[in-house]
Amino acid sequence: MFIKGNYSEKGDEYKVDLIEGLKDGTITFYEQGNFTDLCRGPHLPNTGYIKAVKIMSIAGAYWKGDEKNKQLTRIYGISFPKKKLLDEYLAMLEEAKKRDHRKIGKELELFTFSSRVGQGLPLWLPKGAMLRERLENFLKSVQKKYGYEPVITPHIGQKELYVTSGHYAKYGKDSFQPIHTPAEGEEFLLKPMNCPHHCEIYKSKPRSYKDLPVRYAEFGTVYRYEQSGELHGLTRVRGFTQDDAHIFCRPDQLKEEFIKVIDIVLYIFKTLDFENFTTQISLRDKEDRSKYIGSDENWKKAETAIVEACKEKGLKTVIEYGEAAFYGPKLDFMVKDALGRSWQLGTIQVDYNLPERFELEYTGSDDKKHRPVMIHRAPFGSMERFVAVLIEHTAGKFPLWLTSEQVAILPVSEKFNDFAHNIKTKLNNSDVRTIVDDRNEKVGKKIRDNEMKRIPYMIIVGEKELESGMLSIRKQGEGEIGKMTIENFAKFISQRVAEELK
RNA sequence: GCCGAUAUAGCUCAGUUGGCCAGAGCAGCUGAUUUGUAAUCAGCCGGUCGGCGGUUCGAAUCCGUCUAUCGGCUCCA
Repeated sequence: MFIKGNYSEKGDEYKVDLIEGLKDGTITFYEQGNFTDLCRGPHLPNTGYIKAVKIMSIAGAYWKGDEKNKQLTRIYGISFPKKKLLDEYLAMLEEAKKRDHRKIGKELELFTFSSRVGQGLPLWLPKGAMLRERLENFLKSVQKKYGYEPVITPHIGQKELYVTSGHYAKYGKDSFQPIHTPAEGEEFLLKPMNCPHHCEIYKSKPRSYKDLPVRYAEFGTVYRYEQSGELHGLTRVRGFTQDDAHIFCRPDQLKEEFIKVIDIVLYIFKTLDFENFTTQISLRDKEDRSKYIGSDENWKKAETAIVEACKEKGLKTVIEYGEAAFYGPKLDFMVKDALGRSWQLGTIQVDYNLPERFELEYTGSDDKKHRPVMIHRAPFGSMERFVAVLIEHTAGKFPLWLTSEQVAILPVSEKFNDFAHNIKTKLNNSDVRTIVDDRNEKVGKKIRDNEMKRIPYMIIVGEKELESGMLSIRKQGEGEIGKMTIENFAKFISQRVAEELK
């Protein structure tokens, strides 16, 4: 009481608030000279340990992290025991900034934004669109192998559809508002997710237990009115395309289906060299169960299925209580960006809610009606976010199979332009994506420019090559790697691509 | 949405306390050069200084507002 009174006298209402909020009754203090602080600790024994200090930024932060509370100014600083360590850290930050997908996306002309089009609405440029198309084709071929069927649904749906799904009640006010038509009272919504449309496809005909599981996949573009301050490059946008699919299965198939989805995600991550991901299982809050819908029994089944599936696949998971969606538990795959910020990529979610709301059914072997379970899954999360993270992981040096321009041919002078274009035609006919840099520049300049465009291979052609038919090959970032005939080089490239996709 | 900052040519950035026609490098165009493994030279083109409004004899510069971006907070079906 005495201490609290002390802070009250000083008018330090936040310290008073903290003391009042302490549950265990033990209050610890730290002293630094004549400065006394209420703190759980630990503190440094004395400030002499701090040798190198830098203020990094100043920003607003809500008191106790709650949006309803007042906002205070938070000062971010960093300190190291030696100046040298601080300098190294700052240099590392600078390096990380060079990998920022917003910077590389601009440099490599992958995507852009326009304030006229609107905040958070990315415009994919030709090279970015080609990259994305290749990723989509890759995913489509994987999904085909795993028994997914493609579906296509419109970008809007009647408001009623989302009233049925429950999303209108939960997010309607904070979303893009309904689209009106000349017809009185008619309202449509831009789709914020694909599930309701897919549920309607499920309902388009009667289902038997023998038909399940049914797996519907779609690259579905959705629109969500994210808070303006939360938008960030391609990682958080207002219009994006999910590599979405919904699996409708019997309760007894849930675990097996869940494991298959984990397999797909792991295969995709492996192919793209994503090794440093973490996995998180999100379950219900241990105490407050009021915010979740569905029966306790179903939740338990689903949560057990996820935990066991992860165990069987040997995933090192972190379990977070209270992080589940209101309709079911989920498993998320997270990766860090260049600056160490965490982003959720792949997600697998179990849903008992939508089958209920849409009254989805199948006829069981007992000739009675049963309710299927739904799994939402998106290995990339969204094409936008995935491409962003891929850019930062590779610093723009995409795998050979994925990159738009695989080979650049550099004639040493204009005399060899025709020769270069002939090679290009031959390589393109062998499915090697090739360009010719026939600008009137010196070879050194062309090498430099094409290195910076991150083109994996370069071929320098001049008098020697024209006579011998042997091409001088250069690898991005490494330099000359030897001489090859056109035929051998084409084979070399296709072998590399095949290895990457193995 | 909230706190703080920023917005000058296609890109990266200069532009002193308000003061002649707003500058540079790169990119682009034209010409010269005909080039051998990370930048050849010269000339030219290019800007409603983010939009709107205000203060002033005078605004890229000061003020207001809107839009967008950046760093956080909060949020993320």
